[in-house]
Amino acid sequence: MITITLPDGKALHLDAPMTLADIAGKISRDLAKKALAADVDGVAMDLTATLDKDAAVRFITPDTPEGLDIIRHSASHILAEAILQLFPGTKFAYGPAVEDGFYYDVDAPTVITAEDLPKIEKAMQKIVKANKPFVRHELTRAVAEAQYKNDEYKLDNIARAQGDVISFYTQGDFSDLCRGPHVPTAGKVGAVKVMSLAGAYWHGDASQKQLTRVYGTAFSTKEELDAHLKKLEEAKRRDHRVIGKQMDLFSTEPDVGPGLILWHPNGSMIRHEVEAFWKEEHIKRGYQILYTPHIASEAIYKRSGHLENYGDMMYSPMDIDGSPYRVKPMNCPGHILIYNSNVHSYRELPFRWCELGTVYRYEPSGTLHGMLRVRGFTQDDSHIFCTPEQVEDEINGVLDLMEHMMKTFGYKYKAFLATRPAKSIGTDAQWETATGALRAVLERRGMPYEVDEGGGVFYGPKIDIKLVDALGREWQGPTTQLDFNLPERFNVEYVGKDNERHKVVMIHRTVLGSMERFIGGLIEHFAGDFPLWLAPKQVRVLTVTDAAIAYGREVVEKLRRAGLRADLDDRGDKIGAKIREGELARVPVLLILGEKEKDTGEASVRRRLQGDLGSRKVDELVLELAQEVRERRLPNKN
RNA sequence: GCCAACUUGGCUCAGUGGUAGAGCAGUGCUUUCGUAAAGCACAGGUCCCGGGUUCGAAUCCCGGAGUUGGCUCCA
Repeated sequence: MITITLPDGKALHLDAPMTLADIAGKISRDLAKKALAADVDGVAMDLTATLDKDAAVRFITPDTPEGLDIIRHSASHILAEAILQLFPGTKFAYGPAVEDGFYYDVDAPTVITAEDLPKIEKAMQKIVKANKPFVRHELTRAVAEAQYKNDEYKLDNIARAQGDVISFYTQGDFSDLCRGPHVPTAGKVGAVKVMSLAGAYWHGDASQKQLTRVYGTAFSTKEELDAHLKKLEEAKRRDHRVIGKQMDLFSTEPDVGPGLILWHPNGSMIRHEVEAFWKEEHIKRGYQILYTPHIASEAIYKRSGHLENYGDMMYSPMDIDGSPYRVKPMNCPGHILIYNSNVHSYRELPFRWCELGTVYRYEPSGTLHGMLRVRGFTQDDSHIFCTPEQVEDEINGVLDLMEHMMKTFGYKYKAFLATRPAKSIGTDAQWETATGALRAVLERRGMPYEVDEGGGVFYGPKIDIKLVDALGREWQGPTTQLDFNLPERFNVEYVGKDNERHKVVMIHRTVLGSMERFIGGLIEHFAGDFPLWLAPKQVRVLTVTDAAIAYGREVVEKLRRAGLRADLDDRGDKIGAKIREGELARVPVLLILGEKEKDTGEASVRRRLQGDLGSRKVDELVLELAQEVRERRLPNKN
């Protein structure tokens, strides 16, 4: 509810959003215009546009997501005006509001560089300050086409617009084809910031011309903008690449090659714990663990169709005794050959076979990103071979396992049901039953999901889980896919009750995605403060003076015997310095030992994110910590 | 792969044409101290690589590699 005091002193109460029709019943149109003209806090947007005609007037406040979008979309027009001032002759392709701001794709006569960004930002601020109105006008298609005959982008946009009348918005010297709505005047865009430059293809098509994309963000107030920038700063501190260096978790080395992760001892320990948990949980759920070779004769990838369909992402063949071999890009063919090494009865199914399978794929150099997008990665892969009747239960089991994993790690995720793509194999009936089965399970479990229309793989539909990184970017993580292709190509069959051979249904799935991406995400999720069971170093024992060293060794020994990863800091530094180092290394438990503790068999406990917790009997503490690890407890606070 | 930027000791970063710098980390010595940095000293660099311009290049130009932000594509 917004209350506006009108120029005549009356109060006008508005619910947002609201249409002209709504107002019409309450006040005169003339009065409405006055209300809108009055610069009342909370009054929104697109006023000039709609009062000229009889379309709906919408009152949208800046503190709603819709209002923020309008502010940002208007800011993109202001960005365009600023660029036009500084780079006359620039053509403008497309400039929408996005998640955290807005951008404009431009085709400038000279290259826009990072050094230009502050200038552009200044120009934008000037435009905002000038507070000129956004004015809507309409042209017929023919007039619009004539007016923009030299601008291929606008012509294209006009061609894509619907109807015979095309709306334009003008503020200052800049006019742009646009559906609106916009803020009434540029001043309503309170605070703008030009963020960065990037390349982007026209229509997102790599074969089209590459445009310059200028990113910015806008908020209705400077305070909100500052808060947003601060959040970005904090996100940078969570970046797994930054923490990975601080905690000495992993690296890539140019001499090894880009996108190939070297797991340092600390990172390897985290991975070891994740893998141990993963194996334990799989065995509990009736899975069997497989190992298959890292290279294989090319013949298998011809048969699987990978060479044909994924040839671009496979590494070049190597010659072994005159035959071409390939590094494996997928684990499935190996698993299938294991299946096919025997005749199987329906009585044996389902087989739940899993492998922590390392695969290598050629990912374009520009797409590599820390541990989240790499060229060699270990999938927590599994292939379930089952009968059609078993599909739903098996999918359900997979989702159950996946949810259990995510819960254990305290991870939030988003589920997507990806349906049949344009290029695909299989019959309509096959796709319908398969997609239906996936949907049914999602609904049976009450899992929220979005539909990714046409996002399936050519061989079947899938359920994708996306992990979110510190900056809110989504990364494809766990996936469950039905496959109509490989059972055909490899003749993967079982003998049914009827003594006839039937094709198995094959489910590909991961519940973490890959070790690299999952652990990279985990680093950001915990900001390096891992739960005790995952922490590479769990306990560090710090001596106050040399007199406590012998006792310290004893305590470390006790911790280690209880299975805890403990070490001793017995250097001659002051205790404050040792604590500082332990905290910076993000060791979850620091035990401080001095004369006092030595005599009583205690330790002064300091826990990460909690601080000094006072003294405890060492024997009790060791049991408690071991228990916390066994339960894979999440930290209290995160 | 495409567009743009960046690359200086282990790390974070100064240094814009005239003999390579700081802090932290490391090593040695001193210090034995109670909850986030003790002191002194020492050591450490093909300024990413290759070519060019120049009397002279970390610095300017060209090519390559790697990284970063996006695009396209993907676990």
